[in-house]
Amino acid sequence: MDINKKELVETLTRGRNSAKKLQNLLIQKDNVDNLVCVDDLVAEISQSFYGGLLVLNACNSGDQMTEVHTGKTPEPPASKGRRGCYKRRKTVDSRMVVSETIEDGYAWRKYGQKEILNSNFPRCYFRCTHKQVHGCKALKQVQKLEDGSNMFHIIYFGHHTCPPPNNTSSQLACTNSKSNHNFPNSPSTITKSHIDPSVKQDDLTNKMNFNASRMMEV
DNA sequence: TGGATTTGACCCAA
DNA sequence: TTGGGTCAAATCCA
Repeated sequence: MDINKKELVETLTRGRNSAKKLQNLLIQKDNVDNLVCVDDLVAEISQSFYGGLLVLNACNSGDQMTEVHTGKTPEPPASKGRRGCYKRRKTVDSRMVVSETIEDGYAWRKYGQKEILNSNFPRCYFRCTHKQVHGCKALKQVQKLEDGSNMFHIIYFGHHTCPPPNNTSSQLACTNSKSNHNFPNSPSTITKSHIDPSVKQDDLTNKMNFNASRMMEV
């Protein structure tokens, strides 16, 4: 089974690379009429392959989540002199994760959300809640996969310098309520309401068993 | 009232 | 020029 999986991964990888090559070739063409549709299609194929690969990697890991280390070195923090003045963070010291849930036990504070081009789902930006207290520089990007798998593509930047969550059970307990002060390490974590504004805060009880697959759905 | 979220504006890199 | 990442004022909520 492992061999088949490996072959599948290789096949998908070739498909994704081919789609990218085709996309590059199409861009060089002057025929603009069909370029848009074909280009969109190729981009969709490429994204589907990519999502499939991520899911497969998640299965291969034997865990709910999988991590892909980029192996790049950290970058100095951006200067924040005034609003919007920053150095764009590149894929430095990042870990890519695909998971059915966006929760990881840490306390995250949402600081932005953007509509991404050619993507049906917005990308949400989170930083560690303890940034002020512990100077924790951990960042997190969350975006739903577009392959219909109801999984989430999560990218972590940097590492937590704040105390880690106590244990799994406490993670679950505190994960679903931002007002749970019994767990100082995790005063708030990501909930559906972070991404779906239609969810009200008084629905915290439902968050205990909150299914992340419904998140980001409009 | 204080902390968290929303959202439009701003700026940088490609 | 534009998409993406971040800021910060406004707003929400316990």
